Amino acid sequence: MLLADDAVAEVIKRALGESRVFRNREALSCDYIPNKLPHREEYIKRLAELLSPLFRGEKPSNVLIYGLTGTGKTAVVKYVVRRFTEYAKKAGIDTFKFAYVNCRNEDTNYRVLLKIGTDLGVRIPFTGLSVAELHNRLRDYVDSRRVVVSVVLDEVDFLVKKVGDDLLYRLTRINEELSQSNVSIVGITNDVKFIETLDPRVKSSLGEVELVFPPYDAIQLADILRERAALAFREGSLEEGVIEYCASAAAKEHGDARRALDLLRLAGEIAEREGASRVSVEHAKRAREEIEVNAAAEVVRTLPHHGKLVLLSLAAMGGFAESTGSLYLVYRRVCEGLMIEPLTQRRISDIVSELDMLGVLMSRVVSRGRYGKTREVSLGVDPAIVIKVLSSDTKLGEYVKLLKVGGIR
DNA sequence: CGTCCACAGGAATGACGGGCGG
DNA sequence: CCGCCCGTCATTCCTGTGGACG
Repeated sequence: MLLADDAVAEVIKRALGESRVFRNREALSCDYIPNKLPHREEYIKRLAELLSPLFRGEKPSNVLIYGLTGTGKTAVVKYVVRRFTEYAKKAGIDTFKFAYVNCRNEDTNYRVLLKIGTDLGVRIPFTGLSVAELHNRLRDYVDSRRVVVSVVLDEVDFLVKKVGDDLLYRLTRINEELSQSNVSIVGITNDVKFIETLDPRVKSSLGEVELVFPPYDAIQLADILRERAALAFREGSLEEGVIEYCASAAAKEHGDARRALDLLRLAGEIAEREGASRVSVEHAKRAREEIEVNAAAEVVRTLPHHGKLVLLSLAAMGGFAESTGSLYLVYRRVCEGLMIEPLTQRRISDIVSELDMLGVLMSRVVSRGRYGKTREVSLGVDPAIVIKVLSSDTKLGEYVKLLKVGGIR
């Protein structure tokens, strides 16, 4: 009893009390917007210039920002929005207002408009209005205030994929209905192909100005991490090389700063869990492993049924198939063993492509001349992980356990 | 140099389920 | 609540193709 109390007390003390390594863990979260964004000064300046007409009560050009995940798009926009708002408040300027919408969260037309409304301070019931009515109320409100409204649509590709570009079209056209106010749009996306799917009129109007954010390289990532680490960690609690390790690991993953920050935070958490007083490269390596395994396991677990079967087949082949045909053969055997009707080779071909896009396997078309053209397929993760995840699958578990003993040949 | 392998991958079509407007 | 429509998954049928082999 005493022992248990001591253990519990220890945990509570650690949860409540000062961490040995962290000073402010929040600073490593990807929502945190620091006061300095290393290697994005140029973009901050350009965006600020583009939006500067706001201070004169004029409408800025619509801006479309494109860049891969973790390249600082959202951070830069939020930073500029924050600075503009602060300055305006201090100087008593009320010529403009911002609305920020993350279209991944607000994924219907209604919710987007609702979020814009609440950001602007319009009183709107949560439900009960039609989208058209909401649109009208917003327009009337904006028009009666003589303000320029800048609407930031983050991850706008999500909205368009879900409900189409109808709302975008109306937003870009709203100025024609307004007599004394203006609405401008800042769109953020990490999907270039999405732009092509837009209505040409929306495309040209939304993309009046385009900003492209390149990925960070390892050196830049290290700078970012140093900046954040100074806020997040206690002095001297990071060992030499930890930041460099996290930076170079993330640089290999298309320079995603979010990944780099996650890695560093997890390394700190692992160190803390162990009661270490300093975070070592060893901790970072374990963090990386944990992230990789978790991500892979998560993807495998949430795969559709036949996707799992294909992956299982590939794992049973040692993680490599020299042709789609041989993979398909093994897949048929697996289906047979499970008494499942196999899909056609055509469909399996598509499933392989889908798995490729998810990053759990790699496929490349090769031509063997006289011996035909096919695709080489190799597993992107450790076959052992696939086996392990699938043996705890409700439908496949028993079968996979049998496989481990017998194997497929 | 043409052939022909072993598929890739596009198009048309069907089965199914779920959301939405009336 | 019902029917309708749309998106997703899957099949069928098809045309296209890089390069070793004869």
